[in-house]
Amino acid sequence: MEQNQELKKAGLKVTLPRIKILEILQDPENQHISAEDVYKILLEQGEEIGLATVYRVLNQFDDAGLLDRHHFEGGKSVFEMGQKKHHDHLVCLKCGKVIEFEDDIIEKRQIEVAEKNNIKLTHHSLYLYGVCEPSCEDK
Amino acid sequence: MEQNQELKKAGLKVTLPRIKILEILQDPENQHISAEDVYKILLEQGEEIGLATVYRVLNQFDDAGLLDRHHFEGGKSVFEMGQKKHHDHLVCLKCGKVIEFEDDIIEKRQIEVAEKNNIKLTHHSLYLYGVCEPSCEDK
DNA sequence: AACAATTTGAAATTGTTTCTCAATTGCCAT
DNA sequence: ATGGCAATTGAGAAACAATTTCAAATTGTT
Repeated sequence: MEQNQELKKAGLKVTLPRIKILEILQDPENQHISAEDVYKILLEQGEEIGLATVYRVLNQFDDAGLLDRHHFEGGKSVFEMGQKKHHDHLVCLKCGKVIEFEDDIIEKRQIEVAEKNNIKLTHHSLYLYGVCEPSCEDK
Repeated sequence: MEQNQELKKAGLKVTLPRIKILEILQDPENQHISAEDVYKILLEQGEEIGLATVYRVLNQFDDAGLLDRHHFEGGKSVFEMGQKKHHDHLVCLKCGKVIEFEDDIIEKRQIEVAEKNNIKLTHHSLYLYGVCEPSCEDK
C-alpha cells in the first residue's frame, strides 16, 4: 500500500476515507475534479463517506501539499494531485476542457514584476479562458 | 449629473441605488471593492438600499461593461471601475493591498500559448500573490 | 397626471463549504 | 493482542456569498 506511506508522510492517520479519496485523485481520469464529484464517485463505489469528510480530507491534502486547489471561473474549487511541476491552465468555456501548460517566459516575468513592486511572491494563479478552435467553435 | 449619462448609455434607468453605487465605485478610495463593502458604505451614508439590489446593480454594471469583476483568493468577488486599459494584479496576502500592473511580454506570451493549443482566447485572469517587502514582511 | 415597464426591498432560496458533536476508529504503549 | 486516548468520522446544522421571488414602489413616456 503505497497510499499509506503518502498519508503517513503527510502526518495523517491512515483511514478508509483518506485512502479512497487519494485513489480517486490519483486516477488520471480525475484530474481537475471538484469535491462534489469526488463525493459522487464515492457514492457510485458504494462507499458510505460523508460530503463533509470529503471537504475535510481535501483540505488536509491541500495543507499537506499533496494537491493543488484551483478556482476556475464559475465558483467551486477544483483539485488536482500535485505530483508534477508547476503549470498553469487553459480552460475551454464551452466544453470545460482543461489544458495544462508551462511557460518559462511568463514565469520569469512574473517574478520580475513582483520584484519591481516590492512584493515577495509566494504564488500566483493564471488561467487563460477561451474556446476550443475547431471542436467547440461552432456549437 | 454625468452619472446619469453613464447609466443611460448603458441602457439602465437612472435610479437612486444605481447613482449611489456608481458614485461609490468611482471614488478612488474604493477600487477593488466587494459587494458587501459597497453595501456597508451605503449603510454608513444612511441609504436604505438592500444587499440584493447591490448585487443586482453590480451585475448590471458588469454586463454593461462599466466595471471589471475579480476573484481574488478568499472567495468573494471584487469589483473595479473599468475605465483604464487592461491590467493584472498583485495582491499582498497580509495587508490586502492591491497593485495593478501591465506587462506586454506576459500578454503576448499568453496569446501565443493559446494559439499553440488551438484555443481562441477570450480573456484571462492573472493574480500574483505575495507579501509587501518592507512593510508587511515582519508582522 | 397616468400608464406600462422596470426596479426595488425583504425574505426565501440556492449552492458551496465549514462547523458541531456524539459515536467510531486508528495507533501507540503496554 | 488489547486498552485507552486522541484523531477521525457522519449527519445534520450552520455559515457564507450570491441569486431568485414577488408585491410594492419608482421610472420614463405619453
